[in-house]
Formats: sequence, structure tokens, C-alpha cells
Amino acid sequence: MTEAPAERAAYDPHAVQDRWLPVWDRLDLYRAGRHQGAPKKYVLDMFPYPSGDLHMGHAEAYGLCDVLARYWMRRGFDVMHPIGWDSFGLPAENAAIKRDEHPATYTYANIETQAASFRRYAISFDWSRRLHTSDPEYYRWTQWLFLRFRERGLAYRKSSAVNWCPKDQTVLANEQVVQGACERCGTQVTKRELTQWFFKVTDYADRLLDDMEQLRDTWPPRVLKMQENWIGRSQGAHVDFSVGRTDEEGTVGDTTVTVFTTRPDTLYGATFFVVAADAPLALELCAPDRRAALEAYRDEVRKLSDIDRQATDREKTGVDLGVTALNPVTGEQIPVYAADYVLADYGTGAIMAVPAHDQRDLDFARAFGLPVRVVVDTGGEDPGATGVATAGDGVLVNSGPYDGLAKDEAIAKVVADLESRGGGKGAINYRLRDWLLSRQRFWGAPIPIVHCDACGEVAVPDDQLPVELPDLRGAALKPAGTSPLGAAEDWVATTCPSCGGAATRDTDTMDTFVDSSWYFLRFCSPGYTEGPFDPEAVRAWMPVAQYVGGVEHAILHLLYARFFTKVLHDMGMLDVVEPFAALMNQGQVINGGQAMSKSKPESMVDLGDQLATFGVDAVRLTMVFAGPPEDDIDWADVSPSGSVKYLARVARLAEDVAQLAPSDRRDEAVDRAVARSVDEVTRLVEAQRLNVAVARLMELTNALRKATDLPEPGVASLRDGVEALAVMLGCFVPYTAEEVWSRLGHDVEAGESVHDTAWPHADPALLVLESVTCVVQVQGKVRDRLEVAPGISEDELRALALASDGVVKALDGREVRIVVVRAPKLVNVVPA
RNA sequence: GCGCGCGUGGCGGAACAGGCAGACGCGCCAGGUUUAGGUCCUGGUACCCGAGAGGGUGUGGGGGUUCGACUCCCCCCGCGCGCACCA
Repeated sequence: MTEAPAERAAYDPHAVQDRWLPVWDRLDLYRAGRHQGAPKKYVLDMFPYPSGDLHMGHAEAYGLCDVLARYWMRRGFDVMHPIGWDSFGLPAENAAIKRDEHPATYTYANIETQAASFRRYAISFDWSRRLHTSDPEYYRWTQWLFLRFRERGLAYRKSSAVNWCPKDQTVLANEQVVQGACERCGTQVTKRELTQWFFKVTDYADRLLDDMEQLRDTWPPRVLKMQENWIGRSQGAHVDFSVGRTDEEGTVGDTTVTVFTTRPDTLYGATFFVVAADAPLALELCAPDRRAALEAYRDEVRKLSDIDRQATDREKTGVDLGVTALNPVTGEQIPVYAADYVLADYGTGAIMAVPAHDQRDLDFARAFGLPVRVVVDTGGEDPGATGVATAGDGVLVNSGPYDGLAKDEAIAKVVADLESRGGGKGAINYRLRDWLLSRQRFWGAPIPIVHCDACGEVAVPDDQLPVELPDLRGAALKPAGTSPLGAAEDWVATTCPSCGGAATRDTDTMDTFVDSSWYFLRFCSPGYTEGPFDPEAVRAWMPVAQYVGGVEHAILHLLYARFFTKVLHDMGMLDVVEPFAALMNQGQVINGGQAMSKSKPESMVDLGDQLATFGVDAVRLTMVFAGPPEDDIDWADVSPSGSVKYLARVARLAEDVAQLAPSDRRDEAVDRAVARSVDEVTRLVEAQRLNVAVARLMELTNALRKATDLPEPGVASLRDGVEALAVMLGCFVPYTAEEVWSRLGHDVEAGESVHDTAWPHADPALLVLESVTCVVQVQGKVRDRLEVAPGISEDELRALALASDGVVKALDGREVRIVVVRAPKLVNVVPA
């Protein structure tokens, strides 16, 4: 290179951070609405829960999302990129018990810690929209929404067997039970019979399923699949069986028991009938002489954990109830059993068993010596002999009037016949259950209902919202199986809004997933006091253009938020039916092949330590460059020190270019390289291929370095090139980019921030290539390369290729059979 | 068990839409600067044969389609994820 500058500003990442952070605060660069009139884009990360400080996972997710937000800002969009906290929840409550303080103390202290970290981590948040779900100004509207849902019949109270976490001492939604254990603490979940509040998500099952078509190209396919499976729509029929009821004196009459089946075509093969052992129905139907046996069996079943019970390779067990059911099409009386392989809360809790064509029924039939009757000839071997049920397509046999029909025809005909004769009808069944939203914990939004002896359940009037939490702390919050709010007697005792008499408040609080089901709407108008959100603001911003978060919310949060959006749409408060137009699931940050967890201290990588060692930009760059955003990052495999080296290289390049003697000299090769980089990086960021975009920026850096070291550098081109590099890098490494920008002579303090500068434009004229390398193959193997004009004709290229040294040598005198020409990039010669 | 996804150098990963496999980086090797080391700069780095020129092989394995396959199709192996007695 030319003379090394005697004094070159060193690159100290921490000094650079300290220099620009206060300047940026003053410039207020990221407020939504700064670009009035520009098209809007709402970019959102799943908001954090305030447990301690930010960790590596936050750094990745928010870092990725920040690249996109900054890019759209640079492209001239009016971007809203807000931040808030999902600040109700159990950890704060548990910490408060341990420390004998109020949960708010822990919560708001952590929020301040995280906010300071986010600021230093240079995320382009619009801080003016900050919200916390535990603020009364927020949960007032959570309560308001609950009441509106209730008015529409979508929030209701019922008694049922619900999931209970013995450790957290609260009920859980189905979505919060993972393989029989509490999603939060991992404790085995048990069942309790309780009266609880539910949201009627099942009313929206079809729309939640069907509207996923709108998300088909913009959401990760596996998330859509998981939601689809969770909703679990299956098409079939309800069929009525008449079961004889008996008491000590004998038969006393018939009870109609409906079953759900997806295979009404196999009705002739139903040789027995099973009800869920733990359903009340089993007791109702049981003959008196079988009652003792049933009770004993029920006790046994109750002792099994959900995990044991769900093991699919278990021996089938059950009890004969001593009664029979009438098959409505065959007129046959078939025995009725109670068994635990039939689930009480799916379908109707009772099934018709067709052992020939259902493996579970077959296993049961073989265990109890029950007949197996083939009614669909699938071409498979006899299930009675092989023990393998034949579930596939086939032709009906042993089925009276339906013999000879194909499976699908038979399904349609059986359903039609049942409907015309009575005894059944076509039906759709869902796996999805209603959302249990009551929690027996303190740190959540109180359910705004008053219980009055005279008037029953009464809504708290809107003008009395919010129902604020009483001041409980420390030991008073200890879980005792009922809500801690019950202990606040002064708070519980109230007057009935309807009759004015003495009444009590509902002491449960809402699942925190209720809070997070509408926060993205509140961000559009965070200070609004006339409702949960300003309809005009929401109309302007929704839907969220890009949502970023972990795949662990594939069902819980995302399903609930979609449900809320649809209900609010039906209430006329929202235009959109889907809240998140596009979704990105970032991968996890792991270490040495294992997930970081507090129980494995050796696996933990502390974000604060990493930032102290390498600086913010190097950590951000390492995360983005490590691989595709959706892949996991193994911190043991990546090199933050390599990122530091790269950033220092960029800073030196800027310094060297800034110190070149001013000149108008241009370098066409540099101009072309810059244009190509801008073009490629633009496309790569648009496609969210951020790791490759970084690779292209590194290539540009290398090219600019080389060109700077030439004896007669094209100073004007280099300055333009480094500026373009700085603007693009600004999305990834905000501090270093600003430092480079400043070294190039921009007065950042006066408002000329790189973060307020438009994304560079690639001159199309510079993208036109002067020549192209044409690969010449013989039989698919590269034998030569030719530099040709991009517009070369096929004939010309064919002639050139056939005459090339490599081809002549490889052909070795052989005749040419085919020549494939793909001008201007490739020729493939195939010899005879 | 059912469903989905993925297998590319020592490592993370590139390869637009079926057309130069290994971009970019880490690591490693050699040289230079400095020299105590590091930083920094230059070059090399899929594997095998060969001093070299060059040649051969190669994207988990096997087959197929094609002038041409990391890419498309079929079978197998391995890994990961989701659901899991859902009638």
C-alpha cells in the first residue's frame, strides 16, 4: 500500500459505543411517524418477559429483527418497531415470595435492567411506545376485552376436570401441558374438578384453520402444520347407539349414547362399544353387578400418570359394564366396556369399536376375546389372524346393502342413510379445546367479575375498570391451591354493581397469554384512553408486516393472538383477520451442542460477558453471520473475535480512504463492484438471507481494501464505495457504521447520522457485465473457460467452444453428437 | 407409531430457477512486518495420484430421469423436530 498513515485511529469497540450512544439518544432516530406519508411497516419482536437481564437468545432474536427494521427505515418506510414487556407472570411472584416483597419490585427492576441493555445493544426501538402488561393502564383494557368477550358468549364459566400443576398450584390450559407436564416448571400435571373461566376458541376452530391459507407463503410451514395438528379437524359422523340401562331390578330403559367416528363405513364391523373409564357416562351405564369392578378399575386408572397412560404400547385394559348397545344399522346388540384407551375429552368420550380396521380396537378385542369382523376388503391379510388392523381403502363386504361400494362411497351413503332414517348425521370433530384462562395466582390481571348471592355473576361496569390488584406481598402470595387474592378480604368484599348488596370479587387472575394476545394492537396507540386501541391507528399499522420470535410459541401465543384478532374483527374493531402477515422463527443459541440452561452452568454463555469482551457490534455480527436466521447457533462453533477483526478492518479502511488526497479520480472496477454488492445485498436482505448478505459485505470490504492499496487509487469511487458500505453495514453493526460514517467526514452530531441516510442505489448501467466467463464442458466435465461478450449469439459461442483447446484435447478426434449451448454462460459438448 | 425437516471440507456455512461444488468466515500451514508473543500484511488449504504440468474421485448409501443432478423422482441409512391410544 501507499505510505501507512503515521497515526491511524485505533478501533476500540467500547469507545465507539460510548461515543455514539448519547448522540443517537439526542437525535431520536427511530420514532415511528418520522417519515410522514411514507408507506408504513410494522416490525415486531415477541416482547420479552422481564426475568433478569437479557441473554444470548434475546441478543439473537432482537438483533435479527433489528436488521430488518433498520433496512426498511433505510428504504424510506415509516417503520414502527416498538418495545414493551410481558410483565405479569409466575417468576416475579415466586421471587416475591422468596424475598418477601411485592412482585412489582422484581418486575420493574428487571424491566429497567433489560431496557438499559436493549438501549446499549442498539436496537432501533421507538421507545415512546413502551408498555408493560402489568400496568393498570394496560390491564384495564385486558379486563375490558374480557368483558366484551363475555358479552358475546365467548367467555364463560364451567366446571370440568382441568389440568392442575401441583408445584405452581394453579390450573393450566391444554396448550400449557407438554407431554403430561407443566410447560413452565416440568412438574407432572394432575386433574382436578374445578369451576373455571374459559374462552370459546372452539367457535373459531374452522376460521383458525382456514385462514392459515393467507399465511401459507409467509409463515414457517412447520408452525402452520403444528397449528393444524393442534386444531385437529376430522371429518366423520355422529352415530347414536341405544344402550340398555339396568338397576337391581333389571332393565329400566334405554339411553342414547352418541359416538364420533371417522369411519361410518365400518358400522357393520362394530362388534363392541367402549366408553372412557374416567367419564361419568361409564358409571351411568354400568350394570349394578359390575359397579365394584368398574370402581376398582377407575381407581387404577386414576393412579396412572398421564405419561404412563399415553404410552401407546401398553396392554389394553378395561371392564365389561354388563350392558349392551344396539347397533343402529345391523340391529345387533354388542357388549359395552369401559376402558382407558378411550379419552373422556375427545369426541363424545365413547366409541364404536371396529377391531378389523382399527389397531387399538383390535388390540382390545384380542385381549378380551371379542369377535373381529372384516367389513372392508383392502386386499390385506385377515386382521383376526395377523393382529394387524387394515385401515386403508377397499371395497365393503359383510355390510348388507353397502357391499361392493368403495370406502368413500360407503361413507357418504351410510351418512346419508343415517340422516334420513335418524340415528346419526355427518359431523366434524376437533381436537382443540376451549382456552382455560383462570389462574389461581396473584400476579396477573384480576377477572373483572363480582359474585352476588342475589344476582349471580355480574360484570364490573366499564367505568370501574381497572379492577386493580390489592397490595399483597411476600408470604401472602404463597400458593395454597386457591388464589392468594382470596386472602385480601377488604378487596374481595364489595358491593354488587347490579343490586348494591354485599358481594365478592372473583379471586382468580387471567392467564398471562391473555395479556400478550393483544399487545401488538396497543402499540399502535399506547396512550389511548377511550378503548384498548385507537381504531384509526390500528387501521394504519396493522397487520404486523414482520413478526420475529421463537418457535416455542408456535401454538400457544400465536394461536391465541390469532383468535383475539378474529374476535375483534367480528366486533368491528379491526379490519384484519390475521395479526401477523409474516413470521420468522429464529433459531436458538446453544453451546457445545447443548441448550443453555441454568441447571447446566457449564453450558451457559453470559451475554454481558460477551459484550464486555467483544463489544456490541461483534456479537451482533457473529449472530447474523453464523448461518441462516432460523438455524440454531452453536456459540462454540463461531468466532466473535473474528468479527472484531473484521470490524477493525472496516474502520481502518475508512480511515485510509478518508486520508487519501482528495481527487475526482474514479475507478470503474470499484464502481462496478460497489453496484454489484448493493444489488446483491439488497436482494439478500429482502429474502432474509442475512448471513449471505454479510458475506457479500465482507467481499466488498476486501475489494475496496485492494483498490485503496493501488498506487493510484480512484479516490472518488472509493469514497462512494465506503459510504455505501457504511450505510448497508449500519443495519448490522450500528456503532461501527456510524464511526466509519463519521471518519468519512459526516457531522453526526449535527444530525448527519448514517442511520438517517437512504439505502444506496445500484446504477443499472454498472450492473451490465462487460464479459462473462463461459464454462465449456465435454460430457458434463469442465474442459475450458472462455471470456465472452454477454450478448454473444449461440452460433458464435458454439463455434468458439468447439474450437477451444480444452475441447479439442478432450475430444481427441471423436465425432460430436450433441452441443448444448446456453449462451453466454455454458456450452456442453457430447461426443458420439 | 404418524407427520414434517435435514445430511456438502477439520468447523459454521455458500451454490439465483437443473448448468464452474466449497462463496464468506473460523481453524490450520507457510512466508513477511514486528520480533517476546499477539496484532497486521501476503499466499495456501475437499480428497487421492503426481516433483510439476496435469489426471482421477467427490455433496450420507444405492438406483433412476437428463446433454448435464448438491438440486428432481424411487428405495435405504443416519440425525433432528412436532404430535402421540384423537376413534
